[in-house]
This record gives sequence, C-alpha cells and structure tokens, in this order.
Amino acid sequence: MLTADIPPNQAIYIKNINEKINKEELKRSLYCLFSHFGRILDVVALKTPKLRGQAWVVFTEVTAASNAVRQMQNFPFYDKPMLIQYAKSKSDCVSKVEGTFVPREKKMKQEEKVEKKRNAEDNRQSSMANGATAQNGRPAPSFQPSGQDTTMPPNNILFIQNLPVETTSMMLQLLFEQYPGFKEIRMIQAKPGIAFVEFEDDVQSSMAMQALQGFKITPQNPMVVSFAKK
DNA sequence: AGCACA
Repeated sequence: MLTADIPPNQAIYIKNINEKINKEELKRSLYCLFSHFGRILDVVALKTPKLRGQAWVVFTEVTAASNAVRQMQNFPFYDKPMLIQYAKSKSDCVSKVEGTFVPREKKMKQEEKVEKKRNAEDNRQSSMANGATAQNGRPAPSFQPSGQDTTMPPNNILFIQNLPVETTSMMLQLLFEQYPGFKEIRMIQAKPGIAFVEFEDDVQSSMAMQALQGFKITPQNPMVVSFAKK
C-alpha cells in the first residue's frame, strides 16, 4: 500500500527511529517533540524485535496528526530521519475514550462490537456508562500564545514571550541552562518582554520548551515558549 | 522493513 493511501488518523506511526534509545527516554522525547502540534493522548513504543525502531503518537485531533506528518517528515531525530505516516488502525486509548474499547484477547469485528456494547448497556443499564475515563498525559496549558503560530516547525532557537519587563538575561540563563544543549540567551533592549534562547539542536530546545512552558517569573507572567521563526 | 496498545 502506498503510504499516501493510508487514511488520516489521529495517531501517527513513526519508523526509522534510532533503536539504541531506551524506551522511556524515547517516549519522553517524542512527547516533547510533538506536543506543540496539539494535545497528546498517548505515546506507544515497544522494544520487541518486531516493533523496535517504531512508535505511535496519538493526538486528540486528526488535524494535529496531519500537521505532524507534514512538518516532522524526515526530522533528524537521534541522528536518523523520522519517517511518519498515519497509523493504520485506531488506538486503544481512543477507543477507551469513546467507550468502545474491547480487550485484545477476544477482539471481535466492528459490527459485533457495537452489538455487544448495546447489549451491555441494555442489560446492566448504566453500570458501565462511562468506564472510559480520559487519562491524558497532562492538562493543556491554560493560556494561548497570542500572535505566534504554535505549530511552527521545530527550531533549535526558542522564542519567549510574556516575560515581565524587568527580566534579565541572567535570570533566563538560570532557568534554561538546566536543560542539556543550552547555548545562550539573547534579549533585545528595544523589545522588552521577549527573548531568544538558543540550544544545540531542536530536540533539546523542545525539551526545554516543554519543561518551561508557562513558567511564571511573576504570577502575572506565565512565559509563552515557541520555536523561533527560521 | 517492520502498524500496537501487557
């Protein structure tokens, strides 16, 4: 099947991933790298012989997945270009949210599944009405970066907004230098409230973005972090 | 290359 023939899916399938990266780190990196495209429901990576070097990132919206497929295609991730397609099937975490999840052992066909669900609802009324509790990674940030496109393609340079005017580059350095790959802070005297922070590469800048997104230097100033324009 | 959810 041509990869272009796979219908859009809110989950993306990534292959050609460096197999040396340990599973937990890989999941964290993928989460960081993709979280700015939209809310992520789940990241799946297995190290079994059949499944190593591949991963799934499940978004709440297919539009987020579409942007990720396009913008992150061939992104150099741990030295290997990632190859991204839509996933071929619906993710379990999505079925769980929809309440149509059927455990793997006795997985049945679509029609039977619907039938089964009807019966269950009829029989025990509402006893399992919402057995599907959404278990998302973490809440979405409560602010919306204004005037800046949050789906900007990754960049090793971060753009910081909504800083208190009294922020100094030393203060920002203390915050950002905790993250690997930090290089430097750049502020522009004529433009208070913003800064640029440079990292070695896009993966590392993404990590710092994820970690410090919304960080408050003062209670009124949750910082808004995005990738700088190229 | 390889499409899962332990």
